[in-house]
Amino acid sequence: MEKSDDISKPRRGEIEASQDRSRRTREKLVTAFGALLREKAFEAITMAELAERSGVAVGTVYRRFANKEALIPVIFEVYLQMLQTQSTDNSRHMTLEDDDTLWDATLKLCKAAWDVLERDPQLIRSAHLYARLRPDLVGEDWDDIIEGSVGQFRQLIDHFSDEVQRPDADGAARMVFYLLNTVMVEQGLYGDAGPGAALKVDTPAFIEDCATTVYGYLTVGEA
Amino acid sequence: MEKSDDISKPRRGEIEASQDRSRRTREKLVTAFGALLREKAFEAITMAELAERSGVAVGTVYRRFANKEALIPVIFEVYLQMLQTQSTDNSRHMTLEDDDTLWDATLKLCKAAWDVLERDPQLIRSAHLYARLRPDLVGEDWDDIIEGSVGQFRQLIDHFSDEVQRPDADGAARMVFYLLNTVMVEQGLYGDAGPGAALKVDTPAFIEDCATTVYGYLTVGEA
Amino acid sequence: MEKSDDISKPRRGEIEASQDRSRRTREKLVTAFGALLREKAFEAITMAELAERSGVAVGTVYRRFANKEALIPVIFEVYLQMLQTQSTDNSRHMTLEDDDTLWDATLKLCKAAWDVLERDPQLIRSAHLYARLRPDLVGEDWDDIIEGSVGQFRQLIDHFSDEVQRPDADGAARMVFYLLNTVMVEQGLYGDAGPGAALKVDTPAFIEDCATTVYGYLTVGEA
Amino acid sequence: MEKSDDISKPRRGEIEASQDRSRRTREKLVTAFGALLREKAFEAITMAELAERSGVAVGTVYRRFANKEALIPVIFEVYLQMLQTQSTDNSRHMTLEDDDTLWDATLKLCKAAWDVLERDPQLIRSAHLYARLRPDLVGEDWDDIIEGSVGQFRQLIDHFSDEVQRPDADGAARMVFYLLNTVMVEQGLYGDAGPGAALKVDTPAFIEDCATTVYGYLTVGEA
DNA sequence: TATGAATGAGGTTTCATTCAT
DNA sequence: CATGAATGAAACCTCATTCAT
Repeated sequence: MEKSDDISKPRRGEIEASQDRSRRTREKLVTAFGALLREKAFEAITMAELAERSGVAVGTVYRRFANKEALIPVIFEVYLQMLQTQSTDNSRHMTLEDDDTLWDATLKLCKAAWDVLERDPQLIRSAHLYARLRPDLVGEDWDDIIEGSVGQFRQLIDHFSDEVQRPDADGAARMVFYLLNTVMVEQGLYGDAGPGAALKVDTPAFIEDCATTVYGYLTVGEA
Repeated sequence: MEKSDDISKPRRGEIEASQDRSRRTREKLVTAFGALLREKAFEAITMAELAERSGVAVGTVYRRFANKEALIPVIFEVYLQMLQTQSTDNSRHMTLEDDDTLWDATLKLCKAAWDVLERDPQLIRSAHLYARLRPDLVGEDWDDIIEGSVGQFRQLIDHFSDEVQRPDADGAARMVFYLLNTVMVEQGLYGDAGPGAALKVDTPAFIEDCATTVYGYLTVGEA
Repeated sequence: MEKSDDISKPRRGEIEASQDRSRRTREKLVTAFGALLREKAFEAITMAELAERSGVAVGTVYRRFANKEALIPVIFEVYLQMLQTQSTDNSRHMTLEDDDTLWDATLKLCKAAWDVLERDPQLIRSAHLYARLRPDLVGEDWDDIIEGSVGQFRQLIDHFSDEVQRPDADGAARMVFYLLNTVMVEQGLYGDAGPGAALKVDTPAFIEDCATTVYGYLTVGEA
Repeated sequence: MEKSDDISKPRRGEIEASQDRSRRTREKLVTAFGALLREKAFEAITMAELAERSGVAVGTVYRRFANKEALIPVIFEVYLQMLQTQSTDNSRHMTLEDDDTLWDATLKLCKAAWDVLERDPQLIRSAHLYARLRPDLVGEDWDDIIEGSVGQFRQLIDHFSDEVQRPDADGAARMVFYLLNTVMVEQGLYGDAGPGAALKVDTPAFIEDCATTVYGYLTVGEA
């Protein structure tokens, strides 16, 4: 794969890094930024903080990123990196056994999604928030994230095409992605706050309910 | 309905309004605040702005609300008001006909929910955001909102109890509330931004997909 | 005694109280103000606080006292009241026995002074502070306080005139008053803070040192 | 003298000044602050005023001092500086002649102390006030001031040990420091205001009375 | 006359951004 | 180029004082 997510790829609002030294600076910045994103919300991260954490001067940050806004695309870059690392680690979880049913597979999927969520909630929160707040700044990483996941769901659906009732397989895969990325993320990030306050179940039951939802969506016939 | 949510009910962090004059001031403040909430995010509203919009001095705002935080509960007050106004207006939508099936009812429900969402997305956004960010400040309005909705879903489930496969009716009603308040709100507030970018369908199709999801969740049998 | 320190005597910046009702209001205000002065510094007392504590409205405070400054003279009024109450209570302490020496009397004096100080340090602090900060506002109460005390010391000096070496009895009495009101008040109010940090003695030893100072001042001959 | 109290030594609550430029800024700030302290009370000095007077922006003040509180230790820094400058200037005053008696020395001491007081009353007032109000913030400068002075008095006492009646030389030196720093400072700062109103003597007579007090304290025998 | 709501100047503090070194 | 000191607009909040009821 030639996906260009090498850490020094410049984004919108970024200043091109011509020299070797500046490439290293960018790496330092992105690494420190990623660490900070796991600790606190993007709004709460100050430029001075980022500079200090990166071991560079404030002015140097501005040499790479024209302003704070230019860091928003990097949120998604960091998010994508994390997903890729995790998906490598978790590939065993996701491997379907020969005798797995659609239900088994759906449940595995939901469990895996939950694991990811539990790992870096703050980061995911910022990514989800700024994907909504500044959709103009998401960059192509977000698309990559989506299409990667949708592809997975598509495989699942194709594999169990006889059980699945939805006529449009691609559309169904997209809806499943959407469902998990709203329903589960919501609970993973905010738990009992927000609409989650309505729920009176523990985590395993919630995950099963999510699986039921997805399974139901896929298998229910025309009403 | 005799619920005492008239506009002048004082909340946490508020200063009691004993006189008529100050009650009128509170109304001015809440009204202006509601208008601002429909225009911009809570964080972006400054105390000076609220004062000016209300036609009072800054100090007057602080006479009613101890600090900016004390305004957060008012977000939910405004939200609840809006929901009540809408539910009165929309009651015809929601009336079930005698020959309605579970599917028909579910679809009606989703359509009604969507209508609400389209009306005041910014307000709902702030409510959902601060219900997550500051769950300690939501007050009882948020509970009222939840329990009111859950009750509606419960009625639906009970009415079609022969079709519904979920053993725990109350739990199922809560999950349906949760589903709609994440899946639909997400799309209603952010549309193609965020996970919604995965979706490639128009609004009516999306609403139908939501209905399918809920319907599937309720009717699918043990896997 | 016809000293006019009846509680409703109007001072500079005050509004004359013509009616009975307003005289009662003044009493309420002065009482509440006295209580507050024992709790916190004058600067930290807000007009709203004084109003609430007095059980009247803010506007009513301004009907009696033109502004916050007009309350400063009342500090001394309260102080004087306190001294008079205490001196009545403590008269036994101060009674000289027939066989008392100058040293005995001096020590008794210092002990009594310390007792007063320990009772209402905050009030005394405000009185001393504002006597310095706003000497224009002290009124005649402060003079009364001084002359009353100086008189006491004068009696002492006259009684032991054979032991006392200072030629000017009145001047010496004034110096003794001054000594105690700086040396002891300092330690009574601030203890180890300020210059008191230099001292490494306990309270009884400090009181004795004060007595030694006064006694030394009175009895030392020409150098 | 090699004491490291050059103007750029950083104190509690301060941000370290690493560069030359920022050291110069700190000097500007401390100088302007010192000037302001001689003009008005610390409470009355606003951050904006300090910034303007220093010729820097408000933010710059906050870059050196985390908040207004962090300036309190600087009061004592300025005070100590002043004392050191003065003590250099006044060293001739203080030099004891061979044939000086204890009385002569005491009088010289009191005169020198008075000179200092007359120079910068406002500054000394702030120092004395905040040493009492915020003893937690005085820093070590205040201790230096005290121990330096106590040492001087100790020398005096030791030099005339045959005349001095106090058994504990160190304790006596501390009491003398305390006496002068209450009795004289009071008169120097507030003059006829406060307890000073009792005094009816001119300055030379007052100084002599102070000397008498100290001399009496040191030389009076057991009562 | 009493009330207490309303006023608004003024103070402290934060932080993205600029720019001299 | 990198540095980090300096900038200053803008936000929050307080409280003595005024004034409509």
